[in-house]
Amino acid sequence: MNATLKDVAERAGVSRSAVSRTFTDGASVSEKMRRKVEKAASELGYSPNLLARSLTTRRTKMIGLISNNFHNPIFLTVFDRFTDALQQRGLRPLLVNLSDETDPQESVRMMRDYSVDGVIVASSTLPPGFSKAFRDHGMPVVHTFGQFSSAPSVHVVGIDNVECGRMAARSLIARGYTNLGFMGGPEAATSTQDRLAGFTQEIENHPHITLSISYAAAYSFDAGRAEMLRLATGNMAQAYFCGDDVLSIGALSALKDQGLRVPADVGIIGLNDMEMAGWENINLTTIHQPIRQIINSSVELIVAMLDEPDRYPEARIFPCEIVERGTLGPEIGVK
Amino acid sequence: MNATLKDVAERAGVSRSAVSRTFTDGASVSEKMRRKVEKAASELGYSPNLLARSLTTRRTKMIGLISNNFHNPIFLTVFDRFTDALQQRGLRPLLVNLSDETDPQESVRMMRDYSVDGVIVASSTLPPGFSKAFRDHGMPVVHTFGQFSSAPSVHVVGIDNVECGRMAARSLIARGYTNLGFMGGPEAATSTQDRLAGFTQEIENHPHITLSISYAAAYSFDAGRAEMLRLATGNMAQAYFCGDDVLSIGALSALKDQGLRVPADVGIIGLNDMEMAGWENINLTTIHQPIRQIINSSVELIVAMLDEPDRYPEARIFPCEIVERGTLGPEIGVK
DNA sequence: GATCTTTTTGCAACCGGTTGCAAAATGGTT
DNA sequence: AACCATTTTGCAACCGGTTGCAAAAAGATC
Repeated sequence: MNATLKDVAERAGVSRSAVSRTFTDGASVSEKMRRKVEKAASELGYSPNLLARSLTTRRTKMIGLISNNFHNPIFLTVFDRFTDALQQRGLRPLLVNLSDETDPQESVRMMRDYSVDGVIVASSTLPPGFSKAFRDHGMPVVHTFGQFSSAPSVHVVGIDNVECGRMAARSLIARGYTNLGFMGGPEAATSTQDRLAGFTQEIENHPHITLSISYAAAYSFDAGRAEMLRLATGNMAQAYFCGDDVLSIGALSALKDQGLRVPADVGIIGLNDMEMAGWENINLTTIHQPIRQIINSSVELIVAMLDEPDRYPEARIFPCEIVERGTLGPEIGVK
Repeated sequence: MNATLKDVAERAGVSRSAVSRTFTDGASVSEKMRRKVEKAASELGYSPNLLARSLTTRRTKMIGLISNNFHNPIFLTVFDRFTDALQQRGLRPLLVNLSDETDPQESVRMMRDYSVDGVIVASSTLPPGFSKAFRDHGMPVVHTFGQFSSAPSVHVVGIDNVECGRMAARSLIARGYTNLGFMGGPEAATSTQDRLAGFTQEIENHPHITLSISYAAAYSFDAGRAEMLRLATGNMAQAYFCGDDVLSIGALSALKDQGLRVPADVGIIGLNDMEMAGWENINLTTIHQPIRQIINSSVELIVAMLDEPDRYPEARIFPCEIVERGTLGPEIGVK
């Protein structure tokens, strides 16, 4: 149906190689030949079949984009940026929705079957071993939002979740809260574990501060709301560090339901600074994560690996900062 | 690097065809042969290269998923369902982010370059001509959330936006509002035009009802908020039909900012019934669109077209219904 | 114009698979 | 055991491209 190389060659009265060279950058073709071929090609509406080409070039220009966070609105932004950044570099994302799957084997096979040039794992919950599986099968891989480690087994781009935990604790303590709560995402998520670790670490420096710990079942509004409703039936902390903005927003909804005022009765600090956190009817104090930079950096990294597959793994960590809005009391003794 | 057909054939001591047949459903291979081949294959970790296969079978099992709504949270749900439904059928979505592009040519070329088996256009703003371009190039296409027409040029799955407009008008009128506002999405979007058409149509049956019309620049929170802030500087309507939930939520935020109470001072009705609309701090009265069914139906349709490319175009329209929450006054005279 | 160098072109093999066809193997009958 | 029908297998061509190599063409030099 579509015109092929051969059709163009016949029409232009030249060899197939000549046509191929016309459509390959950096190949040797005379101006005259190029014009002849391009004329025939445009008459036939020809453009080369990338998949056939990929057989010999070993480049499909497809990047596997693997995620399991299809319920957290921040990931719409993530997909937007990723697709956009990839497209600008002539790459196409092949999307994989992992849902609750945590075994990489099937995804690895899928990516191999399609000969993707590289894989981006966009998830803050999957362990490093997940992304490593791709590397073990010879695929370039970048784990975006992955667990920071000083000896990463694959490229990691994201934030230092442990430091964010500390930052949240410091901030709450500075505001005079003495009775703190941690409401994490799924307990098994690396981001939950790291944020808790930092949070706890900082609190241990302050013997008078108490800490209670709980987990939401997922990084979703419903899970955050459900967990906070449960907490509200018992003794509550004065302020909670929630694992993520969408959990925080769920928690806010639960608190409102229970007739508790924020920040007067309970303080909340989130993490991410998703667009919604700034909406007037939410106005969440949170830790800003520089999503855009993280994603650009991830794409640059995967692109670099296309030319240098054995590039030594690195961790690219971006600093976060607290965004003051309306869900925490003021700092005490400042100024 | 990866094992190929030839490697497996050599190891098993059989012909390449035999190996190929072992991995092709419905091909004729003896049990003995199959076992021999499968043993060699698993020893080598072989699985067939789908792209090479696609060259002869003309099936890549890739579906182009094209959208331009990367700022409306409902589309995260849309992507979730689409990827999931496609994966369950052994298909993979190749994602295209259109951003503000409205010319199909580049997307068409892209999809041809990758030889996708079919294309799903998921957008309520793109005109029918956009999706038709794919059909004109011989690709199966389904336009999800596309413009309903009684003589569709491509398969359309979605809702009847005109009827939704009427429904919104009827509902507002039944509640005794006489001074109505339409705050649409982008003026050029087919969904905006259709919703307005229905809204106007119904109002024209009621001479005492007045209507004012305005448009937000995009289907996004920010655009909805900005437009409502603008409206609040002039004479306001008693109740607004907003083009979409996310616009409505933006509008709610603007109203709150202006010290206006909802529904006491201004009524709002949205469209979509996204998850967020049910959150306690939003609690939006809206028109429910059966997203899940629409997407399942879209996927079924594209799958059917793989076997029957010239299937006669049809429009599959799903009914919507009003979900009563807290942003409109009660109906008047109803019991 | 002859000779040498450089550029352009085509041939043919290859990338990793599938498939029509005919030959070989198998199985069933008598 | 001979014959025939059926199933299984391998050969070779093909899918739509790329590319190393050598031949042909073009350009440079004298």
